Amino acid sequence: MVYTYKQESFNDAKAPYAQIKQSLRDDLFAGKWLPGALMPSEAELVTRFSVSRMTVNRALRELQAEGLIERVQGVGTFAAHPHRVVSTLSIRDLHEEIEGRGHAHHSTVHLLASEAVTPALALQLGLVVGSTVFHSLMTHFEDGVALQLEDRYVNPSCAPDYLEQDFTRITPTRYLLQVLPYGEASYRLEASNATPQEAEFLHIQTGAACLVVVRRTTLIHVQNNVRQVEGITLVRLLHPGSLYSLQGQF
Amino acid sequence: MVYTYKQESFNDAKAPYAQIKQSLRDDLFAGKWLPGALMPSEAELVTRFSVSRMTVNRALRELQAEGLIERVQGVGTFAAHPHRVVSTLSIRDLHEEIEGRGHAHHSTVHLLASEAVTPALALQLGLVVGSTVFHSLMTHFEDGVALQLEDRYVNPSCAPDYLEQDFTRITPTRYLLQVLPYGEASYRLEASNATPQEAEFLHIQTGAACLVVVRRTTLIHVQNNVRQVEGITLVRLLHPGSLYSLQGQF
DNA sequence: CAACTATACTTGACTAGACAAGCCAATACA
DNA sequence: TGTATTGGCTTGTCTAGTCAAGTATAGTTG
Repeated sequence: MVYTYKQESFNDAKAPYAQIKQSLRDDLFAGKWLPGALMPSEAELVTRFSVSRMTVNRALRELQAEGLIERVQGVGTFAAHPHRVVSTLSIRDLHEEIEGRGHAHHSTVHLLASEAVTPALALQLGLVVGSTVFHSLMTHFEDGVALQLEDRYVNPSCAPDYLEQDFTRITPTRYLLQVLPYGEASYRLEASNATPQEAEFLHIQTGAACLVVVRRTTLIHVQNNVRQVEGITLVRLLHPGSLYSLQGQF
Repeated sequence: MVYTYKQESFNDAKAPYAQIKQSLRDDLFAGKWLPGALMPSEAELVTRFSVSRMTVNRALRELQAEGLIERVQGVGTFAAHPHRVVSTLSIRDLHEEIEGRGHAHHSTVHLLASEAVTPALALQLGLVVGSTVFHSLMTHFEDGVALQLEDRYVNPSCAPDYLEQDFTRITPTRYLLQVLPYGEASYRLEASNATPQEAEFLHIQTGAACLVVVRRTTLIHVQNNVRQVEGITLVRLLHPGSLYSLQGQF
């Protein structure tokens, strides 16, 4: 069969698989199938939309990836239970984010040195007790207003030149992304009251509520078909609650 | 060609498309292609793995969806710039979350009534100024410890029976999910100091740092092939910073 | 030299058919 | 009656080919 969907009504027609996705999504949002209800089989959709099974299959597979439907081999396709909602939260490099808003970014470095690791830190970064870590502490400003206090520990074996960098010109986040190819990260979001020292660095009042992001990044490298995990960096990002907020949607 | 991958070495062999994905992912993590570098074309991978183009295409399409590679029609496939990292943050129904931890959940309702909308609220929920909204205020406890203060406004036309519910038995989140099929939500995370009233409801000290999630949920219903958006609920969730944290990874 | 054109290579999408495997119910058999 | 077996449904995956469309480059023409 010749496929000429590009010409349908000038130029704005979507691909068949996308149309099928949209149609099913609309029906789901309209409540046509309540959570857990059996939806049409691939064969039914093939005849309804007059496409091949591969096209229907792609639409269903992507809806499954989006969490809108659940599929069971040998049984059928079901409307998903929307209980466990998963959203996407994008965390960008702060410099990029501020410049993207059209504002000026600058930072001051309070500390950049190597230290002896504490036992807890050694565990997080996969180091032996008694070795050293790199430690940096700096404040990031947006248009002259203190926005973030970045307290970071770095595994020296991952970035041996870390201490030689000028972090008023390139953020640690960006530098580490340049030096290391890919990593995995886990984060924790919490709120805490600013200590006197933190308040001084951020030019806020002691006890002011702060949004804290604690992030641990690990490097994955493949050796003999085995994926090795190594701790790269542990960072604590402190933001004044009155200025900073994370947004997203799902 | 007959495909017999299921029998390869007993029973643990993955499907070819998954093997290709894993192989490329390993190479990316190992730094074989730095961000922005040109990766092999589909045709090359077809000959390298001895599979059809559809199989290679599926592997690449899924890697693209995962944000590991970028593809440009007519040009090629490239290793992604890992700058804009997108993570998944799962926000579940609090009752489910607490029970899932094996703890007991209970809640007390402070307020459940209809009120006149403020102009700001009318804008958020798509109501006319002068109409009424449902307003509920309640505290959720985990093993007797106050964990969340839930301050919620609900569009009466979406859930007319909202005021008749017993929210000590079913959480508003769960009730709204049951009544309404699917919705979209946007959220904002921030930190703020507890006001005297909030502190009383959460049994914490005035001024203690709190993690705040403000979430707006909208209902989507399809009418004449047009997706209409209607505000359902606006909720402000306040958590003691010392007790509650959001976790995730990417 | 600049502008156009043909070509080769890339990804994007689809088809028609195939086999595998999971599940369930109806049927046949002991 | 209880237990296998079988057939028909479902989804999961792959193949070998097709056409469409975007991009870059080399070659041609004015």
